[in-house]
Amino acid sequence: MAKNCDKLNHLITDISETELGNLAELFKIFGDSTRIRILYDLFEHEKNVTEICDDLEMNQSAVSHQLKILKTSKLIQARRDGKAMYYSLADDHVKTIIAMGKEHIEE
Amino acid sequence: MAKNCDKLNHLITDISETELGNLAELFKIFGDSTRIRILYDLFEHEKNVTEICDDLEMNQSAVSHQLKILKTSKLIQARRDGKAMYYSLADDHVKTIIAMGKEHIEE
DNA sequence: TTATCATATGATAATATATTCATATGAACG
DNA sequence: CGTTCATATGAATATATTATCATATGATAA
Repeated sequence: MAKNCDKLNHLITDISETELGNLAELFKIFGDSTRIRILYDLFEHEKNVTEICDDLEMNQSAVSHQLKILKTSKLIQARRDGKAMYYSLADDHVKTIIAMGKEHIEE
Repeated sequence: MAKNCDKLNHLITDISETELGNLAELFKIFGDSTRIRILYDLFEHEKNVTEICDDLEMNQSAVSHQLKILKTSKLIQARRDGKAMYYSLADDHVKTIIAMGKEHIEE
């Protein structure tokens, strides 16, 4: 178990119905293999759409649709460079949330 | 950010395609408001099906269907006491995963 | 300004998912 | 045993989601 995270329990004292709904929405984003593969693909550094498509071996439209969902959820951010759009993780929470999930699975 | 969890990044060095798929499946479970409400309902202590239905104001069948999914995913465990089935969280990861999500949302 | 490359988007079809309803199982108790 | 209470389950419906296809937008360079 995460020794470093023992103190997390104090964070969960009170969660409203609304917050639970928002949490469900957040986790739903991670709950699709295409999206989580995109997020993981961006772990090291930003990438443009073509690179992501190549990495995932998926067609551009499907990837763009999922990129939009990830961006709307503020899990990634976009930057234009000429014709290309570069996407990167919006913050470290993406990594920590995925790490928590990985820890759970591995036990 | 979670100061206590800075060291988590080392956990995410390498994630296989299979693991990413398993992660997506795990997060999908949290990505439904009924299921996350059930999990949160069990934060303090175990409860039987009737209690959960009352708390969520949902009909018994819908709750039982979701309980089954949560149990299959090993996020909760069941114990029989007479006619009643008591459900409880399977481990602390449920709480930490939800706490991570909450932290993300709050910023 | 037209052609081309990169990405986004709308509509559709295919698939998955949640809830409801009806019913089955299973335990306790007279 | 038969009845009642608690829970589980199967089928059907309703809804949501994803990938695909066709096309639009937007940027660049000839």
